[in-house]
Amino acid sequence: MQALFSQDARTIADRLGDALVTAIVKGDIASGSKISEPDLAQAYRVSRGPLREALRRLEGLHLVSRVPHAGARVVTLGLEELVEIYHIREALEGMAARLAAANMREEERRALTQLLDLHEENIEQSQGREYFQREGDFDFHYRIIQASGNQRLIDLLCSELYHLIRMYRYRSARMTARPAVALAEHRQIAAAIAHGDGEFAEMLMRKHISTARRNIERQFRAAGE
Amino acid sequence: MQALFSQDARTIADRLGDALVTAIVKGDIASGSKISEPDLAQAYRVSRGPLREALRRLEGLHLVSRVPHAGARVVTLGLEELVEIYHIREALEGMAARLAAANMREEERRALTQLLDLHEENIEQSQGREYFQREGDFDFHYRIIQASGNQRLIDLLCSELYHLIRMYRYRSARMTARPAVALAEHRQIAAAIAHGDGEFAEMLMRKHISTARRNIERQFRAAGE
DNA sequence: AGAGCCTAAATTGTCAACAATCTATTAAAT
DNA sequence: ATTTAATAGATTGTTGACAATTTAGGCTCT
Repeated sequence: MQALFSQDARTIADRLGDALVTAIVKGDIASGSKISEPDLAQAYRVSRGPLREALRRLEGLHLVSRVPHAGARVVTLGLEELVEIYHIREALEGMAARLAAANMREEERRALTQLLDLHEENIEQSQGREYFQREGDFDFHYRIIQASGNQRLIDLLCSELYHLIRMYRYRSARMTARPAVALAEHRQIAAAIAHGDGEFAEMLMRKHISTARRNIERQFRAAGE
Repeated sequence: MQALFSQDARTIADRLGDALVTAIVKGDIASGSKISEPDLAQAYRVSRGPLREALRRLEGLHLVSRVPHAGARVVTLGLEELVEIYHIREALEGMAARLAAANMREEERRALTQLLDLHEENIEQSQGREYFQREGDFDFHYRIIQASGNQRLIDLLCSELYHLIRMYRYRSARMTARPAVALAEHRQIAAAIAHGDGEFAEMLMRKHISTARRNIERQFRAAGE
């Protein structure tokens, strides 16, 4: 019965993979930069074997792109790809909201509202401190997705698609710049879910995400490209 | 400028990955079976290094599940997971059909109809020869997805989600058992796309996939579990 | 007889050296 | 002077051996 809760039930490649994901998402490893296997291996004090396995996983997450015999680069997310992802989010999170309205327990619905109360406080008193700007929105969507009950959908959105979105948010300092508007939309969605109105929740979620997509498009054009 | 079109511009791990995907999908490697790295490596005449990298990719495709220090197993697709995937297909391929109706060129619309003519021939004269039963349906959906123009959506459906569906089709000998019905639905979808009616195409596609899902549920219950 | 522990074999995870490929620099030729 | 080709360096891909962990078998004890 090895260690009760062993310090590494997981393998080096797995932990390294997680570490690299957050490093890329947070920008510690610059987007677009080339990845040198010897350098990275030394930086994380691991061998190239586990590193290559971890990179294979990141490739599957579309966080790095590999060219055989030429090496791996951190992806650069352009407007094009971001818009594509938001269109997919629109379809999938709309579906998640509908399912959440059908499946959420009373306790979860209350917790969802309380989460938004917390967000409101943070918006007021700190004018959007970084963390809540970035991860708070994610928390809200995350809970709804979780409540969908569709495990494959959960994996798809939370473990395979959201990294790129978080990556974008860490790069664009103040993304929406309108946390109050987003909060109001969140409240509407939460209300629809609270009432068990799945159709309406789906509609509101789709509109919410499509609005966010348009903001991104506007922001990109304003930024020159 | 190495070989003009070199026999292996790709790496061993990449080719091996593809080989393993098809082997699993076609059932050459039994679903649920444990994967022995030494055995598999010897069977494919490769070393364990590339094999492990390939397995990492298959893990990302949800074709194998790994347990640290315990090994990898080929996934067994239960009704639960299959239904989840079909719900996701409903949302995503509905969206793909809508986009295809907006984006398809005249030539592609004709080709789509011709493809269905070909399917009709094969259904009549061969009473559903295996290949067309299995891959023909895929071809139809494949073209519509491709025409969506959303590269991320294309990857998601064609490279990350469809393997499991094909795997199911290879296992259940005669799946729908109603190729004629499916063909009729395909014709309706193609017609809607031909007329550029995206909303209707989406609706029909969703209904088509939801019908397929119910057939699978019925079939599973009939099969005992 | 059955449960639990211990030992041993097999398997997975990791590492470091070797081979193959690409990139950059330098030299040569037009 | 610019382009092309060749060479050297660095980097990626691959291999086989080593270490750590798990599983199966047998033994002991209750």
